[in-house]
Amino acid sequence: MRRMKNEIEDEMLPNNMTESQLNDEGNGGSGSIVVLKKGPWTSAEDAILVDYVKKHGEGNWNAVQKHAGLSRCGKSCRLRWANHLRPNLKKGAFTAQEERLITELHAKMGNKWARMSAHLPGRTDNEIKNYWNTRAKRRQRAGLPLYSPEVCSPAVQESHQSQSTDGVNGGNKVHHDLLNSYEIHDAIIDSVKDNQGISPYVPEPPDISDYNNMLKGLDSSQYCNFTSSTSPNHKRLRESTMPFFGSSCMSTNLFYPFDHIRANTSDKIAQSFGMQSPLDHGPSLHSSMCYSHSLSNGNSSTSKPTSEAVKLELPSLQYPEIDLGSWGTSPPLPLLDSVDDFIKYPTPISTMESDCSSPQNNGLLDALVYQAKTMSSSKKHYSDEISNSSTAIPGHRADSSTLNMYETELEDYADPVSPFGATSILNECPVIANANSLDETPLDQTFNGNSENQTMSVLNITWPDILLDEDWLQQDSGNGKNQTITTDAMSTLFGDDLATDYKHMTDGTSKSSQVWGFGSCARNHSAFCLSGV
DNA sequence: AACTGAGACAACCGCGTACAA
DNA sequence: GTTGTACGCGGTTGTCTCAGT
Repeated sequence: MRRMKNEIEDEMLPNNMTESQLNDEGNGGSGSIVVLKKGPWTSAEDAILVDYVKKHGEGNWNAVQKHAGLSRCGKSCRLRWANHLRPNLKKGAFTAQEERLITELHAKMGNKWARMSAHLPGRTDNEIKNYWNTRAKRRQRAGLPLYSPEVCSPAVQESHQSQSTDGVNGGNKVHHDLLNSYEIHDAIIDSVKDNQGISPYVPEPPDISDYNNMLKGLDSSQYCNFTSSTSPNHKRLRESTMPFFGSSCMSTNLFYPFDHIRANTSDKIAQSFGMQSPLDHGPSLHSSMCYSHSLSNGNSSTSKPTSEAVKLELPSLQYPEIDLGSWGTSPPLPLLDSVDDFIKYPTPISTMESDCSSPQNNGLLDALVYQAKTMSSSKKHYSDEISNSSTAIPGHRADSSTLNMYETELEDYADPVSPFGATSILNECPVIANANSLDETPLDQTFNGNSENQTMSVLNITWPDILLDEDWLQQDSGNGKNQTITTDAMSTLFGDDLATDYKHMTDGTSKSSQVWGFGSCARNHSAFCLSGV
């Protein structure tokens, strides 16, 4: 197709000729104004270039323009020859072996495309670069690490060796991507500072101390999966909140209008359910998994830098290498941009696999009911355990400063547009992101708020996808069948009382103040009911 | 059918470096 | 040592295709 267009251009006269473009590689001091063509090469131009190289060999590219009558700058000629015309070029998609090699090489070398191409006969640096960038983008979107663990470890070892031998350059290179992430991050922040109030969604600059900690933590995996983040990630950041929507606000004709919740509920929630920042317990990276929208009113003026700010923007680290601290018993889930992404790019992470392979995850609503009923017994068991110990999670009480930080953190990710707010708090609870199948006993937590009347019931389940489907939830806003089913499910999941409340909320007859939410972290979904707000 | 977003690919641009005059 | 030229490299941008909505 592209070639066809070029053929046409062959016949038409080059409308992409740029007048007065001097060859930036030196025109031999002729001083004459040379009209150099830009844009795609035509087959005629290719033929001229090939013919010239055959006769004169490679090099002296400016001579091509002079002697062969090609209206292209030497630089362009060299590029065209190197990337497309020279013999022994390997065309077509990369083989699996090549892809693996590229990954390994990149782990060792970083963005040294030319050096990498030397290891891949017939492949050009440009080709490799394009491949890698596309791959990185894709994996970033999917929340996958840049390097797979098997590639990471040996590569890092070699990287360490090269550090000691390469001296300054090698050492610097090791953190290239990592540093790059932060540099770009800063750039984003800067750009946002200029537009304060316009984009309240941008994370704050990472705390340098956390950055250092990350480096320490990454000591054995420093090369792993720091995906470079570029400005388009503004968009990505917004998307990244999608998995954590709260259906209580899914359709404004359901419970409260979202603005109402944001204005009246968020502060209460934040103040009532003080959950210590995950950072206080361990690396920020795990906590990054489960942040989502803020319930704040979108007023970010009081935001202050918090170390968790990196979580959405920054890297999904190589899980096996990360000290998870005390925040969960299973590896953290990768940062996902959206449920769609997750579905689109099923992750190899073991926990995910177990989820995906679960027959309960077919998204059928019946499965939910079945699942819920199956779980109800174990839920009871858990409720007993929890009530025996404490109704509040130890360590989840936070002092006011922590709360403020938390609140700020939430504000940082506030999306004034999105109606998905209520699950923020839910997702702040790392513990609930871990149970993932019926084989595991679901976590069922109740958080006590500051007020005696405030409770938060959280249930962690493998939530059928259908409940996360916005369309479906929209349907649910009516009095249709889905609502009944959902209420049934709620009854089983939460008990009759809460389910009744839920039903009242859905049909608008509720007299109590509750916020319902469904949260999703990958396939680990949770539901919560916040009472007494 | 029109629109949109993502992916793949090609080319350009700016910068750094090597080298000769 | 300085300057100009050629070249290589890496980052970025533009274009086209395709799939999904």
